[in-house]
Amino acid sequence: MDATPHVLVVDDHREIREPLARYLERHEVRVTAVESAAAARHALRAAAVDLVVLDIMMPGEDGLEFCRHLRETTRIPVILLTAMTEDTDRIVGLEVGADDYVTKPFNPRELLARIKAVIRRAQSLPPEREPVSAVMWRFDRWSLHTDRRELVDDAGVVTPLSTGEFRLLVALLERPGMVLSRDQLLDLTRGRRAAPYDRAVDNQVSRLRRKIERDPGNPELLITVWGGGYRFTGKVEHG
Amino acid sequence: MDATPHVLVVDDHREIREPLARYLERHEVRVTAVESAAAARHALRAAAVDLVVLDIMMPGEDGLEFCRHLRETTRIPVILLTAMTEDTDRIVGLEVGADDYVTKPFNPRELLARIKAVIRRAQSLPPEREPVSAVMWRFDRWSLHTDRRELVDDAGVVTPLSTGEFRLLVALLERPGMVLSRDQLLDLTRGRRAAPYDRAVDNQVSRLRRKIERDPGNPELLITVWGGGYRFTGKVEHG
DNA sequence: ACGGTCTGATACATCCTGATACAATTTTCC
DNA sequence: GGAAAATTGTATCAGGATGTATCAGACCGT
Repeated sequence: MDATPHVLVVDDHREIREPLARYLERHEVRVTAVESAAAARHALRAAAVDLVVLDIMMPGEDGLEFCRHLRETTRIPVILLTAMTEDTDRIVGLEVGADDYVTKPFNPRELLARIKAVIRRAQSLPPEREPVSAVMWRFDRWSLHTDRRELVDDAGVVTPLSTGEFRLLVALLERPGMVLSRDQLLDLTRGRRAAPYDRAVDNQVSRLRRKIERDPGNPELLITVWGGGYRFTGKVEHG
Repeated sequence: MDATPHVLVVDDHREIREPLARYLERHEVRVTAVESAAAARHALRAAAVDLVVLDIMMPGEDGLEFCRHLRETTRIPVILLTAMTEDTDRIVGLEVGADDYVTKPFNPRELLARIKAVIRRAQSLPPEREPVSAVMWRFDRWSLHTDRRELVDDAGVVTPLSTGEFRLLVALLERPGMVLSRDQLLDLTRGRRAAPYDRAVDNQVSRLRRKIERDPGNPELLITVWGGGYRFTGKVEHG
């Protein structure tokens, strides 16, 4: 993890979710807390989550079900919260692919320790390729090859992208038309939170524009929303 | 949300609606309170509402019916107020697409907490684009290209618009002929409430006139309604 | 006509963004 | 390892966008 880890807490009980979120926030963890699997799906699309803490018992879509879904579509580590202490539950949880589990009532310190442990472990893992992300994006006159991190224009001319430029572009392409704040973009590209007067995103935007825009002085793809952030306009295809 | 969230409260009981509105107002929430679904439809057209708090039991059009309508035509989050505590009601509410529900009698603090939670979640949400917004507007001798935020006249001359001018113009074009107060316009363009002696809108109107009117001194499109606000006259097409 | 209120225009202060230069950091290549 | 190159973050300045203050003139009810 570049900076502080970003943890998504999914629990339908507010009296558990919110104190836990506050506790983690106080200990160098960025937290997004939601109360349902449906909300968790949304949050995962809008932020760069490093780990999910998931209550196993929830109304609506079941925690285990959601955990299975996570495993099928992403490689984000999962820690399960389980109310019961029966072995059956533990076993089922780990079969579904969870990285760890904690039984309720739990000690927040212990959970924090496990979060750090799981993240540390996930970090030292082999860098498999993303299972979900598309191989290629198309927009304007460009094709973006995610495997090579290269832009290719209509004529076949290749423009290499740096890591930061690539992440920024992908974050934008995945959310066309949506206004993204500097804070969101920093989260999505660097996994950290914006400091006051943080101009890192502005700078990266400027650099990316120089590569993708016909006239970087009058951008047509990567548009500034004054006081709001940036947004990507233009038709985006991928496949 | 740029500034404070704007919540539309829909409840036919004044003794619930008005104290709730006052409570929310005291806690950094802009509130519009109405007593029927019909009034709510009207309010939604005149203001930039971020969330709807909706009583499920109302005479006339039913709350659930209205909730369904909201889901079909907008993406505004909804929190239902329900008098009963029976599970059937809760389930039906969430099936209709509500984001949360609160049972009466409710604690205003709790409702406020849920409002904030739902808005926070909705904010970090989807890449979908606005369902209403057209690609192009036409009025007078102008074409407004919403994707590029540019005005193009008959001769093809391009006039760029700033973010504020663009939002003001769109707010007006979406409500042709309707008188919009400064407060409404500020809500629609900046998502905030007018301070006493707030002349920000006047100023933005003045700037927009300089760009769209043939003779900004004698405006023909963006008309002043003395003591009322502004309104856009003239035929508007979009598609 | 008269005074208070509202609006238009201008000027200016403040905030936000783009660009550049340079420092810090990471990566690459010996 | 360590130096060179590339990448990224920070500082700074300039220009643009927006909000506030002010004054003059328009509008309204009396």
